[in-house]
Amino acid sequence: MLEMRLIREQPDLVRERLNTRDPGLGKQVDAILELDSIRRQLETQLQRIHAERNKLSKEIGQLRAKKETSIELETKVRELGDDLAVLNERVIAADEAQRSLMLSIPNLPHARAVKGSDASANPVIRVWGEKPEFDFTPRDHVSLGNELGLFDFERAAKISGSGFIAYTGMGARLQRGLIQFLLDLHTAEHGYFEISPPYLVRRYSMVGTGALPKFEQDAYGLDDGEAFLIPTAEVPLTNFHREEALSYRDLPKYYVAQTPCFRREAGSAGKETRGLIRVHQFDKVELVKITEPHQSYLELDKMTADAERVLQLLGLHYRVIELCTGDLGFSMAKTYDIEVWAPGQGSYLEVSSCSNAEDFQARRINLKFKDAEGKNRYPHTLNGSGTALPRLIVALLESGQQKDGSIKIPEPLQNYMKAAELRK
RNA sequence: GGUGAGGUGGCUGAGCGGUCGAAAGCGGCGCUUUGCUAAAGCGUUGUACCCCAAAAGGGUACCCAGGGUUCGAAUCCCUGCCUCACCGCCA
Repeated sequence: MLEMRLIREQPDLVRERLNTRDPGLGKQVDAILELDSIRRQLETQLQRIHAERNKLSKEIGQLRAKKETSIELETKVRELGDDLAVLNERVIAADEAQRSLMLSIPNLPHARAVKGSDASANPVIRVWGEKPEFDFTPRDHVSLGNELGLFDFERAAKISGSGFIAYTGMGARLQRGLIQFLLDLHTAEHGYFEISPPYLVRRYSMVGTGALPKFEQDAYGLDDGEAFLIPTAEVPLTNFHREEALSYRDLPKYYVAQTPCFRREAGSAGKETRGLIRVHQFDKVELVKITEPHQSYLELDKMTADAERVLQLLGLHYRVIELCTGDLGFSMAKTYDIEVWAPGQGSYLEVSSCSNAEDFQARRINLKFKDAEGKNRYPHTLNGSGTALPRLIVALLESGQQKDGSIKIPEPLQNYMKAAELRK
C-alpha cells in the first residue's frame, strides 16, 4: 500500500511513477484523492457529532448525580445517536472504498528503475560463466529424465491432472539433495534463519504481500476464498511478523524456508509448459529479509548475490537482469531476475527473482519497527528465490548431460546425492 | 469435536454502567543528586485518524473482534476468534 500522505502531498510524482508501470495507471491518483477527501469530510462531521454527544452525556451524568431531571438532554442525545448511526455507515463505506482502491494500486517503481513497458526492455546486468559446449546435440530434460527414470509426468497427470510432477527414484533424491544443499548454504554461510511455515494461509496474509486482491485467479483458494495454498513462501515468511513492532536492534531479519508453491498459472497454457518448466506445484527455497529503510538496497544486492552463489557453486551459467518498470511485480519497487542457462531449451530460465518491496508490504501487514529514537516506522521487506527447484533441476540435467545420456552431478551435490553421476 | 477458564497499555495487574485512555507496580526516557557504578527523588512515557498551511493546540476512536442493550459500555447481553486446562478423535 502506498502512503496516503505521499499521494496527497505529491500527487504528480505518484502519478508519474505509476504511469511508468502502465500508462493510465496514474489516473488512479485522482480517484484516490477524491475518495480521500470525501472520507475525511464525513469523518470530520462524524467526529463533531460524537464530541457533542459525549459532552451532553457527561452532563446527564452530572445532573443525575445531583438528582436533577435530564429528560430533555436525553431526548437530544438520542437524536444525535440516530444521526450518528446514519453517518457512521457512510463513513465506513467511504473508508472501505478508499481502502480497497488503495489495496489495488501497485507499488511505485524505484526512482531510478529502468523504464520500459515489457520484458523486452529488461537490461542484462551481468553474466556469469559461459554456455557449456557439447560435441553432440544436447537433449532436453524431459527426454533425459524420462530415460533415467527421474520423474513420471503421465502418472502425476493421472493423479492430479496436467501440470503436476512426480519425481521418482534418483529424481526425488536429486530434489531432496538440492533442498538440503540450499538450506545448508543459506543458513550456514549466508546467515539466514530457517523456518518451516504453514502452506495454507488466510486471505489477509495474501493481501498482505500483494498476492491479492489482484491475482486471485492465479491462486488455489479454499473455504470460499478465506484460505489459500501459498503461491510462494514469501507469503508466510513476510507475514511472520505481521501486526508487530520490532526493535531496530532486531533488524535486519534474514529468513529462509523451503516450501511447495501452488499456482494455477491461469492463461499460460501452451507457453513454456514442457516438462518441469511451468507446473502447478513446485518446491522452492525462499529468502525473505526485513530491514531498516536505509539499508534495504544494500541488502537487496546481498540477497541477489546469495541466490547467485547457488548457481556458481553448481557451475551453472546464468545472467542477471533488472526488471524494467513495466515488468515489475505488483508489490515491488525493484527486482533482479536470475536466469540460468538451459542448453536443452536453448534459452535462459528464470530461477530466482530478488525484490525490494520497500515499505509497501509492511504497510499492508502493519509491520513496524521502533527506531533508535523510539519512533515507530515501517521497515522494508525483501524477498528472493534461492532458488526454485524444478528449473534448477532442468539446468542441472541439461548442463550436466553427457553423450551417453548420463548426467554429471556437480561436486557440492555429490555428498547429498551419494553419487557422482546419474545413469541408467 | 466436547467441557471449563480466560483475553485490559512494552510487561505484571486493578477496574462500582457516567469525570476511565484507564489505578498501582515494573520497564523505558529525561532531569536532579553523584568521583564512577549503584541507589534515590522528581518528571515523563500507547496507537490510528480528523480539524489546523505547519507548529502549538483541539477533537474522535481503540481495554481480542463484530453485533446488541443504554442518554452513556473496559464494565451488561449475544456471536466469532484466539489462548490455557481436561476429555474424545487422529498423523
